[in-house]
Amino acid sequence: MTEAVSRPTLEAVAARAGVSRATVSRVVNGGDGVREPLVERVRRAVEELGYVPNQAARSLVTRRHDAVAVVIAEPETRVFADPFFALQLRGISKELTAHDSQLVLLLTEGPEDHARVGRYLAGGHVDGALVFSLHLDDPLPGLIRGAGVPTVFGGRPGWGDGPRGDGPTVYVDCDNRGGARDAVRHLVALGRTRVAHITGPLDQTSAVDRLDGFRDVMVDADPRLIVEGDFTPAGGERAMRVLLDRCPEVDAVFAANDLSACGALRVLRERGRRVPEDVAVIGFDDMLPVAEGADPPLTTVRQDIEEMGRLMARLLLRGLDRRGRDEAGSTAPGKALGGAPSSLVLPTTLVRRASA
Amino acid sequence: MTEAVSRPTLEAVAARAGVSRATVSRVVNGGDGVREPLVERVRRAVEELGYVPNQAARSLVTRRHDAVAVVIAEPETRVFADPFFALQLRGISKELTAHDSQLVLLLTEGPEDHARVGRYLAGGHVDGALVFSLHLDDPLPGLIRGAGVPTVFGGRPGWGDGPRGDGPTVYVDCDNRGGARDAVRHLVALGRTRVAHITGPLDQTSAVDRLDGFRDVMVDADPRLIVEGDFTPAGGERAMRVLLDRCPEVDAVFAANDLSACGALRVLRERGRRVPEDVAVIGFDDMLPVAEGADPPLTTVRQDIEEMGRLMARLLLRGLDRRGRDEAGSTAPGKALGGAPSSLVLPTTLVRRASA
DNA sequence: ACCCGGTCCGGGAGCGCTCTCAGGGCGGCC
DNA sequence: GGCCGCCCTGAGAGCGCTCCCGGACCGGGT
Repeated sequence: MTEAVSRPTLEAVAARAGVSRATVSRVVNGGDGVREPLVERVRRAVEELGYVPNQAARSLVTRRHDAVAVVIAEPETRVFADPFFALQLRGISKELTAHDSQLVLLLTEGPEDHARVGRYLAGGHVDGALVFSLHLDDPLPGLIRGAGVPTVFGGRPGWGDGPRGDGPTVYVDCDNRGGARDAVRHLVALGRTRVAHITGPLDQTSAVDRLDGFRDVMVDADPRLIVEGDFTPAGGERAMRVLLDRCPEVDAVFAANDLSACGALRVLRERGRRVPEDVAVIGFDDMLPVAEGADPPLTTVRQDIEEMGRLMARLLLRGLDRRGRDEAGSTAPGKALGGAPSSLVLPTTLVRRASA
Repeated sequence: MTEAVSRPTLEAVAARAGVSRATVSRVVNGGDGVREPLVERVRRAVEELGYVPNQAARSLVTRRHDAVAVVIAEPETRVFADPFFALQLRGISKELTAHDSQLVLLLTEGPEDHARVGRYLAGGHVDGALVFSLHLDDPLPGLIRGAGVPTVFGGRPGWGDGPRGDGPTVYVDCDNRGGARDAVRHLVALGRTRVAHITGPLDQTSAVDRLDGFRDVMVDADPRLIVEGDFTPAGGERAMRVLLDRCPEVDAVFAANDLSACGALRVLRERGRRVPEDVAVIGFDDMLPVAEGADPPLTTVRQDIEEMGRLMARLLLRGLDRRGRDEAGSTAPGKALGGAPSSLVLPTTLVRRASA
């Protein structure tokens, strides 16, 4: 069994290149202030020995880890089973990789895990955190702010945009409200007059924002045309049934996500309503397998999930850089130059397919 | 900006508790061989100061990291966008958490990333690796074996079960072949005689194994009833069209996964075939939103994805333990006792819904 | 010829932890 | 009562790296 041979150290490389440890270190970390021939010699020695720096030793002194935690608070299975996080992770991973940072994934399974995550973050094992927390009453974000770790949130957190504690809350989200407005406007432009809304769970800001967008357009909507769903197909079915019972003449539905739109679609079919002739349907997310695979294919609001992930990572890394520089040198003006990281809201686009 | 106050060290705790560094260390790491009153004092000091061990310092000397890498080779977007990995990750995460290990996620975006992953793994930053590599020709597994890191694969790797290089290849997979057999037998039991198969991409072992299972039952199947798909709904549609054109009297379809089954369903509906009356359809995976949401709901073969993840992690950790013990003490018989980790193949179950 | 500034390299301390080893205390047994 | 041995604790070295600082060396100005 290939016993892990002790890997070469800086010392070994130094010996082989005939220089000091310090010089090798300099070369490995960029090579500033070392003359070319030496750089070359060291590089070769590194190559020949297959030297890889020991991250633990390095962190011990630099207090940097080149790693960020991604925290996904996931009370319900459902949430995680949709491709949302996968895409987000992809975006994050790409950006982190480009900056030689590692991605440490922390999934929480319930309240008992919160303490664990808090401890880990407070333990200073990572340079920063990217946090996905969906529910308004989630204690996790608070814990994390307490840990004093630079953090960027995925999705607008529940407590609003204002500063709280130290520094502003930084998040990346898509324009849920604007996207919803676009969807509803489209339905109106189609000549629909009885436009209903199947919401998401209203303890999540994304659901609330989409509802607000709906209301922005349907300013005096019949309250009976708004039914709370839960982002699942089953919830969409239930809501659609309620809707049809309450108000059989409904001629359009804006569902807060694609999954519930699918449920609605099924009920409509079952009840003999044609889509889009009798009832037009629009979803949200543009989850491809779902939206494209629906019958009929779903008109929906697209958000660029992967891009959101990428931007979260970028924001965090930029903040870390700034922080590093600030500590080191100039006092104030870094802010004016690099710009303090602030939240980002990405635009959405309406994707027209057959359902509306 | 809450400047990260320098966190308390072992030394500080020792001072506060009025003992030596070594004693605190012992307590923190289990407390064996320290008398109760002292343990208590130290515990209190730890609590009061909010001491968290510095993992970097610890790794530096122990050469353990309490972290494992999860490598997901992901040439195609599609693969990652299905909930498969999400569930797997969940299982892995749970198991690792229970053993106080961290999960470092490495996603590869193409060949240029392979070197990076290889370097990282060889760099000894993690104790082991869990690797998902789907394609037969993927060079990544080779690289990883080269890195000399304990590894467990997700899904049977392409090179078969035999030993290769050092030590046997350890993997966790579901019984693709057996599950396929069950599905096809069910169709036969239903009285269907012209049973077709839409395969997955045949450069993946899971697709090959499912095809083998199909053939096990349909020993002399008309080769025209086997069409290659690609695990996507679109691929399923294409395959189904081919099938109907070639052989209109087909009365059952076993699709290699739920997604392609959905595509097939759509084409069947479009061509006016009733499911299951005219054509029975079975999928594979039991991806809930897809299978349950299909019209009609899909009969399919379930595999416990989360459990597979959990078992991968368990296998790896067990291997690490064993390794640690072997190095430390007794020479050989550890193998007989703990049992060398060997591959695991989980059973599947047929879930009957409406489509067959 | 001397000094001064700048550039480049090496020596050495120390990051926070674990682990070995030696020593102190105490009970048991002759 | 004396001695042996065991259990517990503390001292100290050192993991591999970074970074500060001092020394060597070079060139130009006086």
